[in-house]
Amino acid sequence: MLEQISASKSEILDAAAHCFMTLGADAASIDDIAASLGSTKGRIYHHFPSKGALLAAVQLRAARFTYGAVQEVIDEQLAPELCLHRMAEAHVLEVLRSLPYHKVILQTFTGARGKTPSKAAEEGLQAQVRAEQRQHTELFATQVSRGMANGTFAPRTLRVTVAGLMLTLNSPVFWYQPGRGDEQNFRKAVADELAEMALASLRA
Amino acid sequence: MLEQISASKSEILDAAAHCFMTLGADAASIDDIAASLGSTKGRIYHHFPSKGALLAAVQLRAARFTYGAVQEVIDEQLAPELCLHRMAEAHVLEVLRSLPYHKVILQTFTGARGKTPSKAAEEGLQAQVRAEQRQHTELFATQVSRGMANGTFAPRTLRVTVAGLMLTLNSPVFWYQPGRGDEQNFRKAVADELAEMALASLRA
DNA sequence: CTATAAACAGACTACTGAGTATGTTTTTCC
DNA sequence: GGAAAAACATACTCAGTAGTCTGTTTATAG
Repeated sequence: MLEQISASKSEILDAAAHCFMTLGADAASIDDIAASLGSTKGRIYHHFPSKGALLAAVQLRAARFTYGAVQEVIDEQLAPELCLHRMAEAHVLEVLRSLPYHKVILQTFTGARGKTPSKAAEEGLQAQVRAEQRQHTELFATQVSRGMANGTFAPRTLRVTVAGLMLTLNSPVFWYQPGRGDEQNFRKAVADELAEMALASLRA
Repeated sequence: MLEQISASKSEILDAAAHCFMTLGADAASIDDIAASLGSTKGRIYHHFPSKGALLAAVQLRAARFTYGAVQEVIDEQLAPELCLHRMAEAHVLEVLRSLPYHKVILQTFTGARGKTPSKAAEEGLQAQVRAEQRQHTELFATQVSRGMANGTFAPRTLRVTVAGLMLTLNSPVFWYQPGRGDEQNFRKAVADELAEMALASLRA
């Protein structure tokens, strides 16, 4: 489960995420990633069997980043509204921290199944990625569901509501660009505003 | 401005949007699009100078679809809240109607600038696409701004708020799949729920 | 110190897909 | 009906890239 990742492998994943982000997951070649590491293809293909597997590994890491961050702050004792607020803030902050990874998620979340019959092994990886993503949104869905039954949230279609909620929390992926001064405070402010918006969209 | 589009050209755009949606904008080849038309490359390259230009044309049409639909229902006399609700509903309905086009927008809205120095002519098209998209979101930004000054909406960072708003309204792009019975009613219901959520996320 | 395996580098192959150049058909217009 | 142009089809070129194969270095263990 824990998938011990070597330092070199982790470094490759970072570089891959960065290249996928800047060039696009399709346009970025293995050579590009290798070059950004000061290495060659050999290194990458020694650790990953194919480009698809590398991409899946990046996506998997992205899902686990947010899942871990959110799962840490969950407190079932709290009212759904308060619990969700903490979860939302944690999610946004994590997205801002590991931005490249989540930009990759976006690029491959468009429902565009590639035309290559996908070696079956890769199909399995993609399934695992989707499973862990689903597991993550389920954390939110549970609280939203509680809040609806509770009466604090407006009664709406759960799937539609949660989808909209997650989209709002992931919105920085579209516009956020690091490198402006006062990073830490700005991130806090954004996380707070988005959490507020997300919560407000649910209230009855 | 109106860009008179011939019937054949329009047919190509539809097929391109559909292929880009199902296969991904990068993975879909010109031959794929031609095949889905029962034609060959020749037809496409007769109407469009390059794949980039074709892609840009699809994106441009997507922007104009929503812009036209939203602009029609705007009534400056109305209170910002009511006006925005109408706009939101119109936007969602139009997205559901011309879904393939908007899925393409998504795939290319990830901030992934391709590495090709982009023939300058294409750079211009991309700029125009961004301009018309901006023009469209500006319609919403205006009303949100009015509502904030008004006091009916919570005072927040305008850019962050509007970005989140548009994301919510575009969320069906991620999960909606046509072909279920009772299409018309289902669309109305989705549009209504999303408009409600979007408005609720703004209120003070 | 040596053997063995892991961690790479570098050159090569095979294929895909964008773009072109030219030929062929259909329409348009006088 | 005939010329000119538009609307395609077909066959080709050529650059880029995923994946492979073999060699070379570096760690690791005995």
